[in-house]
Amino acid sequence: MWRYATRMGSKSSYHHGDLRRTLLDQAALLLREEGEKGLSMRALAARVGVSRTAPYHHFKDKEDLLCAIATEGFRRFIGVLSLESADLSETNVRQFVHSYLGFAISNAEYYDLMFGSQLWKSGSVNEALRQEAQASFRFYLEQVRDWQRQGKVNNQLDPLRYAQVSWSALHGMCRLLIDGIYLDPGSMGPMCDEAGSMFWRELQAGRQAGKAPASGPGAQRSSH
Amino acid sequence: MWRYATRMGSKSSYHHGDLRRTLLDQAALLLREEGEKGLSMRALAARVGVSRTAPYHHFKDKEDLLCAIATEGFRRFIGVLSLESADLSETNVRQFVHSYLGFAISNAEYYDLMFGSQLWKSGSVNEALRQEAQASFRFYLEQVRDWQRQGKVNNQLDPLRYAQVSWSALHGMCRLLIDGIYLDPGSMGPMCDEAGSMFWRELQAGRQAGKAPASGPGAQRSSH
DNA sequence: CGCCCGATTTTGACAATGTCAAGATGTGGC
DNA sequence: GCCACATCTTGACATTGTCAAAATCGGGCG
Repeated sequence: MWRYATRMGSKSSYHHGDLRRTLLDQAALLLREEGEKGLSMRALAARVGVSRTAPYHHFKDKEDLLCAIATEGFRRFIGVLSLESADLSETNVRQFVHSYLGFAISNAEYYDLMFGSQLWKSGSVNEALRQEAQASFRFYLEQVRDWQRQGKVNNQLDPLRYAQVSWSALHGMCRLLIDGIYLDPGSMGPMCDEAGSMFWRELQAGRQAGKAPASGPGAQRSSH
Repeated sequence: MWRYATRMGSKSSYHHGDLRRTLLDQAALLLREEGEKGLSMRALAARVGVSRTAPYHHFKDKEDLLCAIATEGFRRFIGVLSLESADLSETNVRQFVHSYLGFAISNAEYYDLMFGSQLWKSGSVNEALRQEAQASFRFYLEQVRDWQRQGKVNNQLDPLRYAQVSWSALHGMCRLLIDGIYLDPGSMGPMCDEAGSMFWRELQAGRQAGKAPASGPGAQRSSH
């Protein structure tokens, strides 16, 4: 556990001293500027002013780098999620939807990694990333459960199902917006309101039609 | 407009005779078997038993091929969408949700292309693909408008907003399920029901809280 | 019946990329 | 002052997308 040049700024040519941090930041910048295709290990190394294989001493491979960026994204994201702790109201729920989409849109390069198929589908998610991700969903779910315990939402509602479906709606809007499918930026505001109202109504009404709340496995390793 | 070997099966080594069709099918198979990373132009050509650049005489480049596959996916998809023309009921809405997710899950290799960022975000969508995609959303939107005209859903509801939000929820569930984020296959059934009920409630209740239905630009080129 | 044009396929080639192996170069602790 | 080791570099290789030029085949036209 030894640091070489803890002071940044003084480039000693060899031994960058702060390479890992710099790589993470510049990679995110590259992603934002040039998109996913613009981020290659070699381009990143060149941008940072280091040889092509230098990054491999800080990240096992490219996916490891991406996981690290995604993990940082989740840290920031959780900050946004935990904003709305005030009491529950329709305006509040709407506001939350706005916040979620706001983060996703203005940090699209992070959001794409955090919830993109690139990392998740190929099963190459870090353990750190997986935990950070689970934490954010669990946080959301716990909030719903708290509301229910406090009698603020209908008792009939299955918190897990509601959390899953509402999160899906949020995620779906982000994806369609970011990818430019069906939705255009102009309809973002009204959509957030519509979604917020729908969520609100669901929270108040709960499920009425038949079928006792199922108890099967819920979200991965976060049921119960 | 001349066909060489219209009869399939007789390989004349040169002049495959049905290459475009074969490429589309085998590419989809490759995707399903090995995932996105497994589909390379060269691997595909090898699998079909043809030289590496042969496919380029049928598709401008790789993205063109992917667009073609996605377009076929939309054709099949629209068939699924148009199933539920019966009268509107909660069971029916739930059934629709099941159908949507059912298609997406069991045709994930198509769904990923149809609604994946790979094609849409890089702005490399075919004109054919774009139209097919718009058609499917417009179809969905028109159905909601019909319901409203027939007095089956609340008059206060803004069909466009509802269509956008509910479609987002459907899409979000598919993405989270397919990518294995938060949702596991076991919770698919209950989630569909929860979502269906939420949609149903929204259709019946409409928006009640303030704000006259906005009239801004809706989905790309499908407002009005 | 045979030739020719053009559709189709192939071989050769090149640049970009991810990543490994071996060597070079510093740094702090002894 | 020296050594172990983290850090960085150069060299190399396989894979991939794709272009250019050459080879090959088939049907319509003479």
